Amino acid sequence: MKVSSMTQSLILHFGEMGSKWGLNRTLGQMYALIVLTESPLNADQISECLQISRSNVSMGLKELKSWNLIKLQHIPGDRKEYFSAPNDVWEIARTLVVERRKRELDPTLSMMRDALLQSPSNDADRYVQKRVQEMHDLMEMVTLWSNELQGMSSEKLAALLKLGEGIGKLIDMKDKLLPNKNS
Amino acid sequence: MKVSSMTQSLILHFGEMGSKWGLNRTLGQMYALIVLTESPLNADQISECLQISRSNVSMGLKELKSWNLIKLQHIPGDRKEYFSAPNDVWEIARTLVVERRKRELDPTLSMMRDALLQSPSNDADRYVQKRVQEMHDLMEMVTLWSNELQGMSSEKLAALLKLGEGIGKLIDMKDKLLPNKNS
DNA sequence: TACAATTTTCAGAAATTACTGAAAATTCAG
DNA sequence: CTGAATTTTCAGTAATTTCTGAAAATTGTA
Repeated sequence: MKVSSMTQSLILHFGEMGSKWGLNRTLGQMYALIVLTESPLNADQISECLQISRSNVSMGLKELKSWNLIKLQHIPGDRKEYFSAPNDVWEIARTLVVERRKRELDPTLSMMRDALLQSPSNDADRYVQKRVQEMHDLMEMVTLWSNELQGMSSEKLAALLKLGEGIGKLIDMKDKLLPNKNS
Repeated sequence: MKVSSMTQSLILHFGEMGSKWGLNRTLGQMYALIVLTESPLNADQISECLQISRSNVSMGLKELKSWNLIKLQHIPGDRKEYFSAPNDVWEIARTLVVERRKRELDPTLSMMRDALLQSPSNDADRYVQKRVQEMHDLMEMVTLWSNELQGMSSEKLAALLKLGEGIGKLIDMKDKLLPNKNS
């Protein structure tokens, strides 16, 4: 497993970025390598190419599996496990959004719901609950959206994103066409 | 500075979440405290309430400033600096999205553009560029959206999010009403 | 301008997170 | 069933990140 210098620098960059995203450096590198390689890779190839221990690769793959970011494949006559990324980058993006939502939003949402069930005993707590309520409502809407995206085809998702600056106008339009949908 | 046990547990939770978001534990706690407290706070109050060193607070505030998440205020007759969060949670969310985009997407976008300018010298590199192109286009659209959100009023943003499951239908509708806008 | 109050910086310490090698567990062909 | 190939686990170590106290810098007032 040898990669071109262009690929090499992309992998290193995604490594650095990996830590900014919920992953970590190694995970970022591993996934970059898998996404940018057409044929499925086995753990030894990844280990050799990224210069990291076999056991580290094993842990990384476990993590990527838990994110649903890789597909396991078997090659006839070879006992090793091979991994590849989805062909459709939209699918990858969709998965990332959903998984990050699970990790970053859901726990907070339920913690906030708990806090809202309590009876505030003074003004400070009343203020806290007011703010928590606002954050809760906002996050709940984001969650709804993420569910919506999850069930959306790549084509539709692309259409939605292509809307770009048109989105503001579309909302106005909708208000005229369906003025009684929201309170 | 003493906070209720409800507030306390919310602060601790946001601390844990802080590390999942781009921040870190202390930053999460600090921001939770500021957001959940109605009156502006000074560094000493934050330091005392969260039991962290004054210098750590200073660094945290610096970071929060760089994220545009806090507002500096002065109280007449007091030389200390006081900090508060925006009243509008939508504004906070908008800022978070924009700042994360700056940190998480923009550097990758420019790195990808560089890679796309090179001439592929073999099939492997051609495949890499194909994938990079797809990711680039996707990320660019997300960037466009984030710019769109940045300029959107909280009301409009709320309307957009409330669309929720209606969004799919709205896209279909738009295709019928304006069939010649996209290729 | 002088000085006390306040904030910031930064080198080293503490805490956390990531990585490794060795050993255990699993898998599967014969 | 056996045993070689492969993957996983995990305790210890290495690397990174975060935090602190002391000192420096800045600020604002008299």
